[in-house]
Amino acid sequence: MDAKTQAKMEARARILKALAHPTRLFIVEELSRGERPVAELTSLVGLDMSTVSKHLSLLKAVGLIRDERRGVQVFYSLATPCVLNFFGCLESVLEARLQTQIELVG
Amino acid sequence: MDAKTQAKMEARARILKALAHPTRLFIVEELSRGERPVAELTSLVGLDMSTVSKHLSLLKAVGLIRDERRGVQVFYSLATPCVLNFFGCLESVLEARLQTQIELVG
DNA sequence: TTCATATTTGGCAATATAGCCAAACAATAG
DNA sequence: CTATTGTTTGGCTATATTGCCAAATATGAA
Repeated sequence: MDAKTQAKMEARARILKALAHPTRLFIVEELSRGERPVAELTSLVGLDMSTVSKHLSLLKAVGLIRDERRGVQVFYSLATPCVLNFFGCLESVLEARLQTQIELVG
Repeated sequence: MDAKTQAKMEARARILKALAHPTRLFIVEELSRGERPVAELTSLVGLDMSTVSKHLSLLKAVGLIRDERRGVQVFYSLATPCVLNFFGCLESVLEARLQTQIELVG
């Protein structure tokens, strides 16, 4: 793999990696319904706010979400909604794998 | 996040995690052009064959690729080509982020 | 069987990640 | 100013991941 391709793959991987965590996927899906302040996301997620804040920073760093402070709160929202299209494909991967496993048993 | 949602997000994250590595992204893109034996992928990637083999195992474990032994070689191919649709979105995330950075400078 | 080739697996070292707690920081109210 | 609320950052530990090398396994040829 040449250096240029390597750089391109690393850039893509960075975004996918940001997405590749249960909590962050949940946050993205939640944000697909509209912007949310950190406190609300924290209560939905059910982890320490510092943990949620770090997940949000990571998603923001790669450009998947945006933040906007209004008064004392920081509202996060989806910056690139096209990632929502991933979910359908992920489900079909899961279904296909399930199907394969059924065939192995049957 | 309730247990069921957690499980769903974990399942999705497992697939995305498998994809979220420069080498594995490269492999997936290479396989989009057709099946390839491990040795060929290894020479394209430029890492130890054992390393490439482990990447392939991981991709296969989550159902993204398939393997088929023919004689002494094992050919890998894409099981769920819909993941190729991710790349366009990833590029747009990268472009949007670049645009934001330009705005911050200008 | 033995040999050669293709691939996978085991084991290890280096690095990265996720979570919590505590402390710092930001904005507004009083 | 201080106090309060909302959020982020620092630091730490536990766990996971990636890569290499060496060894094991699998298939086909002789």
